Parts: sequence; C-alpha cells; structure tokens
Amino acid sequence: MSSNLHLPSSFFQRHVAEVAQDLLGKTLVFGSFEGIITETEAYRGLDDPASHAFRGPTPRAKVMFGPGGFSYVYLIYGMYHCLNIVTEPEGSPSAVLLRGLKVGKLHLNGPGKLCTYLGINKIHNQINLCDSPSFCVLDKQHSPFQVLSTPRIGIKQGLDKAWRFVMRDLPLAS
DNA sequence: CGCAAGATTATT
DNA sequence: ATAATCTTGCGA
Repeated sequence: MSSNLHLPSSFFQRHVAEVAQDLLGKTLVFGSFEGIITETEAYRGLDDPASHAFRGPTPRAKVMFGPGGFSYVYLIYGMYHCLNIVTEPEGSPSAVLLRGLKVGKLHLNGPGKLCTYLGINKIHNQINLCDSPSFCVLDKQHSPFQVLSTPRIGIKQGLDKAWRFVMRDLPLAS
C-alpha cells in the first residue's frame, strides 16, 4: 500500500536534524486522524547526551538503533506518551520527537497532548510508518511557512544544539 | 532490589 | 514553582 504522497523509507534514512526540519508541514496520518506537523525535535545517540540512545541500545532505546521510518513511543513522567519517528540507517541511533500537530482547527502543542488526543500509546511503538496506510506521513501541499530553530525543550544536556524546529506562518505582506 | 531522574502538563 | 505518577537504567 502506498500513494504518491506516502513518504518512503528513503525520506527517513537521512541525518535526523534534516529529517526533523523537513517533517514540518507534512501530514501525519493516525487512524482516522490527519494533522499538520508544526513542531519537531531531533535526538541523536552517541554524540547527544539528551538522547535516550546515548547510553547504548537499552531495551527502551533499541528501536532508535533500527532503520529509519519506524515509530518510537515511550512514556514520560509516568503519565504522558511521546511519539517519535526513527531516522537514519540501521546502526545510527536517532529519532524525531513530534511536539506539535494541527488537527483541523485544533493546535496540539506539546508531545504529551498530541499523543493523548490521538490515543497513541506503547502498543504503537516500533511500527513501520512506511508500510502502513493508517499510520504514516504524507507529503501534502500547504501554504508556505518559515522554519524557526531553537534549543530543545525540557532537557538539561545538549542545550548547545538548536535541534528544535517550529513552523512559523509567513508574515502577511502589506 | 532500591532509587533518582525524566524529550510533560495543568494548576497554584 | 510544583504536584501528579510510574518507567527506566544504574549501582549495590
């Protein structure tokens, strides 16, 4: 199953920061939901102390060591789920955290809110998004926007990297 | 086995 | 600023 809009595996087999930025404006499909990705963060094992993969392929983080295009869902602070998409080739641990999604008129700002609204939890971990029409990313067209990059949120290490990417609406010409 | 920390959020 | 809430990974 694949449409011409369905992002292929090759899209995700690139450097995580690049994928994170390119994911802005793309459409996330989850069941009957569709939303525009508005905010992302990149995490990269080995050289990134903020990444879950920094300490090696632990049971939780091992999906980050697999090939790009798979989901990585984990529970944070005992009450919120976070949805990531694994990137880069197998053996190069990395993932993009989805922090913002516009679903119709609703703006889900925050990774926990996003998962709560969509109903994403650990049973949705380690799913191949390039092989499922009901859980995937589409490359739809939309109005132009700018990309703002900042340090990542909610971490205490790795603040030197500007790996958070936010969609900014283009200011109206006057 | 115990424990501290955590890629958050809503509330004070 | 802080509570809520529980999984994870580390050290003993």
